[in-house]
Amino acid sequence: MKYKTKQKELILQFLKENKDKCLTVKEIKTNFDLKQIIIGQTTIYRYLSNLEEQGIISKYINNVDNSSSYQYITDDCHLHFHLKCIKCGKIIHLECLKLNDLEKHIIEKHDFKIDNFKTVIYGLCSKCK
Amino acid sequence: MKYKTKQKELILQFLKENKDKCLTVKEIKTNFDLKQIIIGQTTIYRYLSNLEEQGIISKYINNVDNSSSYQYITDDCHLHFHLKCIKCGKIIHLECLKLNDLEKHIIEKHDFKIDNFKTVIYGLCSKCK
DNA sequence: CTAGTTGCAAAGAGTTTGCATGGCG
DNA sequence: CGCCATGCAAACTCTTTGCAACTAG
Repeated sequence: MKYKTKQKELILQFLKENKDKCLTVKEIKTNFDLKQIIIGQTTIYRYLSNLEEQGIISKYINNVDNSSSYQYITDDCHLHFHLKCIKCGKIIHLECLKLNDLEKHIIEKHDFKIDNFKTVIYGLCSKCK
Repeated sequence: MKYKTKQKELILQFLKENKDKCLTVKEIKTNFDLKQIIIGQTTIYRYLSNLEEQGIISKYINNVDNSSSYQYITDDCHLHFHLKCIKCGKIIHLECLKLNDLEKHIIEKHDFKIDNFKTVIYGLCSKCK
């Protein structure tokens, strides 16, 4: 990834504009299709993998259909966990000291380093319960 | 699923014998192939979905290749979370009062009911750190 | 000009569906 | 004997790979 191209610029910009959402490759593709901007899905997959390796975005696995979602990482994301509702798919960014406690506890007592980006806590949100 | 068949019996038995493991469809299929017992993968998929709906087994998503694993649910599984190492794929069953605290806290303060079966905490295990 | 990047098409992998055959009750 | 379950093959979806054309530097 040595060259700067229009496609990469556009994809990154779109991810930044949707920091609060987890986007699938399909959603990203459709966004550009509608604007009549041609970006091959191959390019999207390749660039997203690259961004993930660089630690710029985070990849999530969707428990419903085994597809993947990607999300731009903001600094404050480092401090929180993600809750995802099994029913409606809503993602809740939870900032809570309890979770930092848990993280500390698990690394100290169980010798396991939690990855906040990969980890998604599944369950039912207030509406779907 | 009204009839009792040999295939169902064999699949369930195999899951029970491997309560401590998360099994993929491939692993289940291969197990029977080696024993020269013919069970179509379709049957395995269908029966596993059915068992999951009944709450007898739990389905996990593998972050590496987007495939699924299935595991027989034992009573004590209700009391713990699963940690999964991103590198080596090892699954650790963590029974810890801290987690029960967390569960209680999240439902009381954040109105979110955690699903212990679906939730997998990703990170690095002691060996891979 | 040179080498990295793109986009199409095709290949792969995991999963689901359609349908004729087979087996439970 | 009727209806459900099975297993094969084909369809489907998501993702990756091969390759010729394109383009940034």
